Amino acid sequence: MGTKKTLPVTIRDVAQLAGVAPGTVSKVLNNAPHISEETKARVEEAVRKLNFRRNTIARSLKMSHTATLGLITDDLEGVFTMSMMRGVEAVASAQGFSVFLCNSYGDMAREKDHLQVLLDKQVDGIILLSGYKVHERGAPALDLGQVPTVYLYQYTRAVSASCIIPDDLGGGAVATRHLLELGRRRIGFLNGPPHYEATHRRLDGYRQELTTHGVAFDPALVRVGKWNEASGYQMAHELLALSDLPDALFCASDSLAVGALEALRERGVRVPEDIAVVGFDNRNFAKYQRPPLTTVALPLVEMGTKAGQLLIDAIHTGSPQQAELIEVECQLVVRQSCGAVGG
Amino acid sequence: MGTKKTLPVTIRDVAQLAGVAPGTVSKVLNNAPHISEETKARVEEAVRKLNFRRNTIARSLKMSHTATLGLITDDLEGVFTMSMMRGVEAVASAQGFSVFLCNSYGDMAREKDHLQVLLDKQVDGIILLSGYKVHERGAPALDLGQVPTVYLYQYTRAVSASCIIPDDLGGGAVATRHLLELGRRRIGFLNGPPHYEATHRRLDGYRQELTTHGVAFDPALVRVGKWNEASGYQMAHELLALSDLPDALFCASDSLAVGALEALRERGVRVPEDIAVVGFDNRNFAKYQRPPLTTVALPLVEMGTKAGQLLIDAIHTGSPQQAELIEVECQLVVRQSCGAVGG
DNA sequence: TTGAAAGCGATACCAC
DNA sequence: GTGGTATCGCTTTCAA
Repeated sequence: MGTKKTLPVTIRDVAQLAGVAPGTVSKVLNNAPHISEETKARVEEAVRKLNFRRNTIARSLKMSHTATLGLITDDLEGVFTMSMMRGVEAVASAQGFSVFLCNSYGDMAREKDHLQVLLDKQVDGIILLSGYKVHERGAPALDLGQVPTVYLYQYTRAVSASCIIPDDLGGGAVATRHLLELGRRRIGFLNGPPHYEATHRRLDGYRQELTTHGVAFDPALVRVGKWNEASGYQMAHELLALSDLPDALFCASDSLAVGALEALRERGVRVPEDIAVVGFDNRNFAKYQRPPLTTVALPLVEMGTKAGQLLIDAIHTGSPQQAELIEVECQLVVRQSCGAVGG
Repeated sequence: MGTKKTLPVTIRDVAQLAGVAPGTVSKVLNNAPHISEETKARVEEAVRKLNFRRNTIARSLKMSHTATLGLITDDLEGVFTMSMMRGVEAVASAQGFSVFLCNSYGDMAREKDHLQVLLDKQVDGIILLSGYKVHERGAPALDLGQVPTVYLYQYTRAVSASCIIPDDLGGGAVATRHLLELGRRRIGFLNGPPHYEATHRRLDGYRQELTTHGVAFDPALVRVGKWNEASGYQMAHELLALSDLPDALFCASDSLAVGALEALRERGVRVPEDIAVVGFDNRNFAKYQRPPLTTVALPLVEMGTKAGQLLIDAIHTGSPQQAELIEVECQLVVRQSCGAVGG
């Protein structure tokens, strides 16, 4: 009637039951060559009978790797963070890795602490995920030595690590092209604040595509604000006050687009007949707008999986880190706010 | 000129430098009693000089605990998940624990796999986080043995574990009371779908508070729909079609409230003058509504910290798991949609 | 093809 | 108070 504390079953137990040496069991477990079919079978049966599970800790101690990744994020509040994490988690667990989640709140001291813990825990690799501001990131808050590292949603040149960012320029271009191909020529551009990398690159894509199509860039058509709806609302009204009205609005975020949509509604301009609207980010509310918003999708999950895969590859090859800058394509999501579908 | 692979410095190295035995070093590190000030100082200096860090893996092997928690979540997409995770991460790292992040997608097979990995990695405790549907959860997908477990945002009776849920009933009551105290008597209730626990408990809170204040419950005033804006829009219109109009609308989610607000605007009814509106959840868009939405805050972060703290406490005490059901208070967030502030 | 034994690095018990 | 040493569970080299 006493409490029965189940003692862990070890490789020795298995060896004993199978009548072989512990080392042999280990080899079988690792699918090592030069093992007779017979002993292999005996070992496997013993494993099954005893319900044996290898002690990962002991294994890690001996092998000095842990099948574990560290993920440090800037903000666990950001609307984009979650999807990237989801991508990372997915590849990681599909390939037998676990991932530690750490929140640095954008504070270097905290980042350092977390990094120290991760190093102590002997993670095999580290992902540094953070908001995509305009100033590129510097080195990690702690010297990571040989531990493979990848930067996600930001880039750095301070350190030799792979960096994963969205192809904002391409995204800006594809949206603009869509509008151009639909016959729009005076495309207003509602932009976000200048301290974001995305702001500049989306604008670049817009300008680039304009000149490709032989349309002159008109500075009067671009406005700079915040990322939110209120800002989109206000900037749209500004553009609507122009003597030479735009026939399309490219908004650098979906929130801006929602604000713009409201302003247009207020003014009684029809979307997309009078003015076509396209957003950016593909937030989940985009499809619920009236009309459903055509937008450019930020490939968040894919960026996460890419980061995870790159890291795991680096871990497996063990070769020194490459300093690759990877831009993941931003796909256009066509809905009804530009008149290309159902309109 | 060869690559200098930095060999890890061990406790033996420290011992040697300090001129003491390894065991002594270990004691100093653990602040054990019965150590002379002098050797303590010598050891500490050696530690500093060599920049020694204890090997956590070896330590875990010996001590059979890892200062690590596992967090398995249902959906890494849910709007509420993130905040709870933030809470968990915060307490955990503040108390020296790291947390493994696992996504089960609500799939028991995946949950089982993750649980197995977590057990293999010898986490000290596990948090099961998932959507708060009406059917209580069963046991974990795998027998967790003695590993402390807490259920977050759901409850179970299948297993002896602490469960953390929001006090939806209290939340329903506090919102209703607020309306009642503001003099409203015909309070419409826009509810979510019946397969959520929250749906029932918020309604219960509403009814309970009504009777407390001697106001008769009128079934004609309650509507059941989905959680989203469209549903709120439609249900509000239904209530507006009543001959005996409501003077307030209690919406079981902020999204419902947003839809309701739109319907009211369409009908030209003034908020809060004609009809007061209160939401539930305190989503971040609530404060940007016009008028800013009074709502009941879901204490997500707090629930996360509570879960983490409870788990860590259970780990430290080592006593058998309690089967406590903890309801975390939902606070009323007063803004302007009820006329209590600035109106 | 298999067995024996030496560690990985830290801890804790038992002597002194 | 402090030093020696067995041990946690697994892997791997070296002999046989």
